[in-house]
Amino acid sequence: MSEKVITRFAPSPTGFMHVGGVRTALYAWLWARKNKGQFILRIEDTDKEREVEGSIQHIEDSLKWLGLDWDEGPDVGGPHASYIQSERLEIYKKYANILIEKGFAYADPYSPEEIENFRKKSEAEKKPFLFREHRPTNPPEWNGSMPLRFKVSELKRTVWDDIVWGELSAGPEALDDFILIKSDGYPTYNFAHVVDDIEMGVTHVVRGQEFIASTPKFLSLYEALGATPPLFATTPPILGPDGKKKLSKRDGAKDILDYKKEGYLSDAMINYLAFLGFNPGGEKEIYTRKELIEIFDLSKIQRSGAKWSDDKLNWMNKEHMKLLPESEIEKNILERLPEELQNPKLVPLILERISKWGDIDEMVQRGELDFFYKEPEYSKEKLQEKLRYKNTLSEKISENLNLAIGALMEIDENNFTQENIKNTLMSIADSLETRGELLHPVRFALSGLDKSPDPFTIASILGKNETISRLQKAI
RNA sequence: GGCCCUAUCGUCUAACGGUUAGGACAUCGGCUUUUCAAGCCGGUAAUCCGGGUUCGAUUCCCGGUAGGGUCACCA
Repeated sequence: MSEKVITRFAPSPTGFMHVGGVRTALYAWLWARKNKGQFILRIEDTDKEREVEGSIQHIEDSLKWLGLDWDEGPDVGGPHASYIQSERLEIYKKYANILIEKGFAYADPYSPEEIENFRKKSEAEKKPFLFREHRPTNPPEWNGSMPLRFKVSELKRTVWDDIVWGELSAGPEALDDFILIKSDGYPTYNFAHVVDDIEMGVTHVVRGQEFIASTPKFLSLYEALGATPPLFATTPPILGPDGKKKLSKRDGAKDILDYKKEGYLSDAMINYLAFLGFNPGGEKEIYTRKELIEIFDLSKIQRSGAKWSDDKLNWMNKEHMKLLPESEIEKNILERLPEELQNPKLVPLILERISKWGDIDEMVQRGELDFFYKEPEYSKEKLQEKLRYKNTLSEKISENLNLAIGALMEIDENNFTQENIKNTLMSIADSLETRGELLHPVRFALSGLDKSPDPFTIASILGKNETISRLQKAI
């Protein structure tokens, strides 16, 4: 038996990847990488009704953005190809025949309507529906046109171990004659994933807690096939804004690639997702991809659900932005800026005002940066109002602005730096009753905005001529 | 309804049965030489309830309450 850890992510191609699915993939990937094992991508497309075109590409794109690389999968192949279930029908048929031979499977002769009636009856009696209570005494031979069902042989209590939840158990009512192969010839999830996990040698299955209830069925199938089941690690749900129900599309569960579009860093997304339902202990929260692999541990996954928080994600994204090399930051910021604002001097100033690259688009849209390349426009009234800082008369401030201009003139054009401007203006401001009566009008004259960066930084970016010209205009 | 599971600040979470129950986000306040942002410092804030076991329960057991999952020819 191989010691090698093999995990898999097995989504069905029914639309975009949401954060819950991504986190499951992340945990499986982290575990494989930590143990220097294999990570498999497998597509579970056995429900042709629900399949959405383009989903496989979308899943691959999402995983690629996040940097969750797979060793075996639909595109790269591998020793157990194909990794798309609809292309593995022969394999499921082979296993189905083994079960039939062993007496663990039989054809289901009932029509969907008959089954529906059984179900309704159980519901009316407030009992769980169990097909095995209607098991036909003389089932016909299976010819592929009827569903093939698993035959539970031993009604017992099932006890198993979950890496996250510890010992779990369920009574015999959790066991039933579930469908292995549907009447359309495709296997059900219950059957196909077990066969594939056996075939592919999967050692650890990471998946959501919605599968706990059916785990006894899976285990009975493993037993019937004489196979050793993998280890299970069950993840808790990611909760929506109400903190109760699972995060759904309606609550704003987004396509993971939307976060890419909004300018989130994939490293931050991974860090955030990993910590939503997992914690290694200790107080460190910002982890690089490499560190995450080192400290990840399936047994430290949380048992209860966690609410999604954009606030924390934004904070974490900013922390990761700060970790980036300067050149990388500059590149990302400049490429979001229109031509007129492609000025490297703006980079630090923008960086401290955003938590993701997409915030830049909004700053630009709101025109918050316009004054850097064109003279601010403001009404006389607004100017008057702004100039009247702490009850100081506007005439007095005009006087102060003149002082500022005079002093700034003295600075050499080549030394018109943020620091020199600051020293110059501050020495004047200190001689006044309040510093604000100089600094505030100067800042407003330069930006024309109620809120803006400090006047020294603005002036140094605008340059000496433009700065003085704007101050004169204000007077 | 049956079965299974969960429960620490508003949120994410830490705490061999012994801690002033810790950290982070958010929030509030202060500082940072005008506003904004960033940064720094500080504050408010939690063991669901009731029983047990124990010298001592956030921690172990039982019950309650609340919440979640599941009971498909979906995964």
